[in-house]
Order: sequence, then C-alpha cells, then structure tokens
Amino acid sequence: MDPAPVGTRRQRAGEASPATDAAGTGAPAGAWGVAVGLRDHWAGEVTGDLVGRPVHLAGWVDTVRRHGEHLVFVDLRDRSGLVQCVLDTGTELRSEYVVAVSGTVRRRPAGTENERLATGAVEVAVDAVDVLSEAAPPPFPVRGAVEADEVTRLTYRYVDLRRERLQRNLRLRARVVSALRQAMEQQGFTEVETPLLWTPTPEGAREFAVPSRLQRGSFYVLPQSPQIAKQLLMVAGVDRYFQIARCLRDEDLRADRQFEFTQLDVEASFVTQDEVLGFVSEAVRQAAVAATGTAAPPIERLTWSEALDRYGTDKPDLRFGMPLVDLSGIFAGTSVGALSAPVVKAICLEGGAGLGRSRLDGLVARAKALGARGLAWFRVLAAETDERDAGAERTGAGGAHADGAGPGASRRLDSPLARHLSGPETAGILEATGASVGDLVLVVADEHQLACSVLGQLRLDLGRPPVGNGPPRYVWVVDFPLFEGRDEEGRLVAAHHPFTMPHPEDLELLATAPERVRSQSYDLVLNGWELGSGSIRIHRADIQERVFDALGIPPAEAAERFGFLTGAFRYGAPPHGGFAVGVDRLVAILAGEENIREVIAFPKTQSGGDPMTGAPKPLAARALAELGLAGRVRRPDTAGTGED
RNA sequence: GGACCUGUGGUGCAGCUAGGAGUGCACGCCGGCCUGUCAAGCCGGAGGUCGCGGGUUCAAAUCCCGUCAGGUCCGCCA
Repeated sequence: MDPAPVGTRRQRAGEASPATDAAGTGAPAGAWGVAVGLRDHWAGEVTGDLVGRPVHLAGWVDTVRRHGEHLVFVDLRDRSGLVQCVLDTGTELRSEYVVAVSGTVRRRPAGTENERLATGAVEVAVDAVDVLSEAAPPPFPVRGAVEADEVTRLTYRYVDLRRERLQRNLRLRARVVSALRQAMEQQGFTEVETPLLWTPTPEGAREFAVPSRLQRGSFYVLPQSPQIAKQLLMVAGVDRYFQIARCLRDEDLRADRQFEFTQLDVEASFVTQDEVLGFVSEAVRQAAVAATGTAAPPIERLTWSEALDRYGTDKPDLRFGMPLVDLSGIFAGTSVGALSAPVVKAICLEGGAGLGRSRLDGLVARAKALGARGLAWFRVLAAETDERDAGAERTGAGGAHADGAGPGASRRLDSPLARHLSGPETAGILEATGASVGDLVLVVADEHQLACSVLGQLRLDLGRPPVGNGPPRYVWVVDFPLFEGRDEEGRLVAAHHPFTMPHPEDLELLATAPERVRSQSYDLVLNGWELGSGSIRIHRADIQERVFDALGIPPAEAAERFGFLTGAFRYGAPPHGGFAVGVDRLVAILAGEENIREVIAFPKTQSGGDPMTGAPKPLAARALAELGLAGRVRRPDTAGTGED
C-alpha cells in the first residue's frame, strides 16, 4: 500500500505554485489528503503508476454504460475526479448511487484510452461493489454545464454543490481565504473574533435586529461590519488586527450583494495610509496567486476626482477605454440650448455610427432614466460622401463639416443637432474625442456629478467586457471627499463613516467649505467591482468634534450614539486606520463568476429567501411570547390596525 | 418603492409576433437488445393544471388585466 501518495506526487510535479491539477478539479495537485476509511485512493488519482495494485475507492456513480450482462462500465466520481471501473457481472447501479468498490488497476486495452480523462490510461477491474446508498434521479443533471432554474438549484443546493462548477468555486474560495489569512499573519497581524450580537448604531446600513429574551423589548443587532469593535481593539493595544469576518446588512440584494457576506477586516495602529494600502495589497496579491497560480498585476492608483472625471464612477473598470472627455470649454458660450450647462462631457463609441435610430433612442431613454436632461449623439462620418453614409439622408439630419485635425480623412458630424453647431464646436468635438469615421459620440450637458455618472453608466452599458474577461485591473481610488451631498434636512452626510480622518491639507476647510474637504479614505476596485474600502480614523477628540459639528450632530447626540467609542479614546487612542476586503466579490471575480451566489455554499434569492429551508418563516406564538414580541404580530386580517 | 426580462413533462429549449386538439427538439427516466464503451449505441415506453387567477373569443401556451416566483437593474448598501 501507499499510505502517503500526496507528498511524492507534489514532489514529482515539482510545482511551487498551486497550479490546478490535470483533472480540472480546481485543487492544487495532491491536495486531497490521505485516503482513509472505505477508500485508500482518490478516484482522480488512479493513474499509470498504480497498474497492478489493488485499490479501494468510494464515491458517486457518475455514469453507467451497460453492454449486456457481462460488461458494464461505471464512472466513479469523488471530489478529485473520475475513474472508469469495469464490472463483469450485471449490477443494479444507477447514476448518483453512493458506492464503495474494490478492484485492481489495469492498463486499458490498446486503443481504448481516453485522453480527455486524467485517469484515462487505466481502469479499475472491480471484484466487489458495495452500494452504500441508493439515489433517486437528481432533479437536474449533476454532470455538464447546463444551469437549471435558480429556485431549483437552491432548493436542491446539496445536489448543485455536487457539480463541478461549484465544487471548484468552493475550493478556490478556501484557497483565497487561506492565503489572505497567511498573508496577514506573515505581516504581523493578530486574528481576533468580535461579537455577532452587537449594539444598534443608527447610521449606515439597515441592521438585522435580534430580540433579547432576558431583557424583553431590547434588541441586539447583527454587525454590518466590525468597524467600531476593531477600533476599540486599537485602543486596546492590539496594534495589528485582522479577521475573516461575517457581516450582515438588511439591504436589498444584488448580483454582488447578499444579506450576509465575508470581509477580510483589517486595522493597524501608528500607520500611514500608504502603509495600510501596502498590507492589503500584499494580502490581495497572495490571494490572487493562490487562486490563479499566476502573479497578480500591480495595483494602480487614481484619485477619486480623476476616477469621476475620466470614468464617471468611483469604481472604474479599467479593462477598457472609452474615457469621458470634457467639452465644457468648447461649449462655454454655446447657443445650442441642449448643450448649455455647467459641464459638458462626452464618450466616443468606436464603430457606433452604425447604430440605428431605435438603438439611439434607447440610449437617450437610458440617459434620461439615469437622471440626465437628455443625451446628444453625433455620428462621425466621412465628409463629402453623404450619399453612401448610413442613415444620413433618411433621418433628414443636417450635417456639419469640419476638416479633421486628427487622423484619417476629414470628418463631419451627423445628428439632428449638427446643423446648430458652430464650426469651432464641431471641430472641438472631433478633436477632443479623437473620434474617427464610423464612431459615435455621446454628449451629456448637465451638472458635473450627473454628467459624469450618466456617461459613466453608458460607458459600462456599451463597452464593458464580461466579468472574467481580460487581465484583471486592480486600482486604488484615493482622496475621497469627506462628505457626499446632504440629507433631507440639509445636513452633510459622511461619505465613508463619521470617524474618517480628513485630509491634513483640508482641515481648515471643515468650517468654511466642508464639501471640498478630502478624506484619508480609499477604495480598492477590481474590474469595476468595489472590492473594499477603508480609511485612516480620527483619534483626536478635537477633530472628531469638528467633524460631528460639520455633520450637524450635537455633542449630546454624539455621546449617546458613539459614546462608548469616543469614551474609549479618552484613555489613550493610537492613530490608526484600516480596510475591509469583500471576500465574496474577490473570489467571484477570480473564479470568473458574475454572481457571488456561485461562490457561497448556501446563498439566498433576491427576495431574501432560502428555497431549501423555507427561511424566513413565521415563529410560533409561544416563541414570540418568550421574546416579548407577541404583541407586535401583525395578522393579515388586522394589518394596518395594529400598533407600529 | 420602481423599471425591465423570464416562467411550457424531471432538466434545458423551441412554439407566442400572426389564437385553431399539449405540437416539436435535446437530455434524463422506465423496459428490451447489446462483451470495449466513455455524453455508449439501437429499439420501445411512460411522463404536462403551458406558474396561478380573471377577461376577450366559437376557440387561448399564444391576446389583455391582475397576481406569485426567479433574475438583472434603479432607489438603498455610513
């Protein structure tokens, strides 16, 4: 017997990096551990060097190919892959039966090898089969790439998880989490667990409430993040903290949002912003290497205002171009009403001149739905070739000519607006956008924020590649503003959270022009997904008071809501800052998945349900009474009349 | 709170624009044949409230209204 094939295989493969195995199971070679119990080998590792050896295998029946009573092929599957077993007696094996087999490995007869299978050179001549469990036909195929309806998949999640895709994702996730943990430990961080039963912090995301049985009428909440706890750990002198932390937010679900999600939560004392970014960069880099086996690219850096100006968003997808171009100067004194606005911005869609009128109307509608006053479009056509230009005459649109200063032939603009443009305006559009014949220029004239965000969204609509496509582009977005807009009562709203340290150069603006104050906060963005965010925190009472003041939070209210944090700061708070990385999103992108459900073992539907368990469910009256909630039940027949 | 897409034997689709008997394809399932297959093959068979409710019509999977479920997005996510 060979009790420890793992080490020898790893050595033979000579792989320093965790490249995936030949069976395509998504696991590092030799990662299955020692086979024990009913098995002494893994199905996916039955290869040529075992020829002549007896093996015991256990797993699921993948396929049965029956050639009469005396020749039956059974593919036996376990997490490591499959191997063909040959039986010479008729048996009652069916797909997904759970079996243990014993037999002898032998080379397949010449000409019957299967090159698509890692174990395809050999087969197991079976002398005993033990059916451990019979199985009903699965509700959807376990093998293959066809996806069943979402409810069906979630109702039978244990079957769905048996499939190759999710098995691979679960293992990739485990490797990523392990790499993150190792990277943080290597950098001197201490893993600390923080409470799940926390206290309400009325600000930020909606929280899940947990009724207290011992103190009826009072509630814990589940933490939307360990933010305050980790700052208290800094006051406690932990100095470098991290946690693979579950966070819970009672907000509407999306492709990249579940109620509960996992963060790599990090906080460190006596550090600069760049040092925090360095710690996180190293962790993410190691995670990417663990997941893909290839080196992650360096993380780029943009300021928040650069990101907004060039990509119309604070989470730019840098995998493709189509940057926003500023035309405000060109249209500063325009006579065209539709283009008269504080800010005029444009994007250029390569080859977009061929879009038909209905398609363009759709874009205009989309822009309006996003809040813009309107959307101007200009087809870029070759000058003096009107008759051959698609749609130019049919739409009855006027054409404005300009001798292109840019590359290629002279160009003109085709658009209902084109004949209203002055010569310099036409030339300005062509020059600023660098548009070529056949392109489409889209222009939004509006307030700065709106013009940017609308074009940023259109840029994504028109140009964004699928999630896993192309080399990943990591980018730090830094210098976020401290505040973003105002609430209904005209009070400033914290962009990150109220403990974020203002940029040192902008401290004086707090009282005079708070909207212009930058903060020491930063986001990590991967392929247009916000992977996480962080900041340097305020540790000085005087600065904190000035920020609370700017936020319109009176001292008494601040003490009531955050007293246990500011109180702790009185006893010696080190300067500190941190970050949190969204693990589900990171894993999803590394796995090439569009939805984080595919990297979570038991996710919920968009309406927050679990079709498998039926959760959420009503609680029995007795349970409600014990929690002090009985009086608050709203029965359908009394809805709207009960107390609220 | 809102917008859009989807819902047809166990699974994935087509059928709907232009109403005419539950019509079709692939997989799976059940049975038979079959000693080298590997998504085995060949033959036969079973399996359906066309998500649900209402309306229009001589007639509805198909058109209309409502509703439920799933998905994508806006709002929301300090």
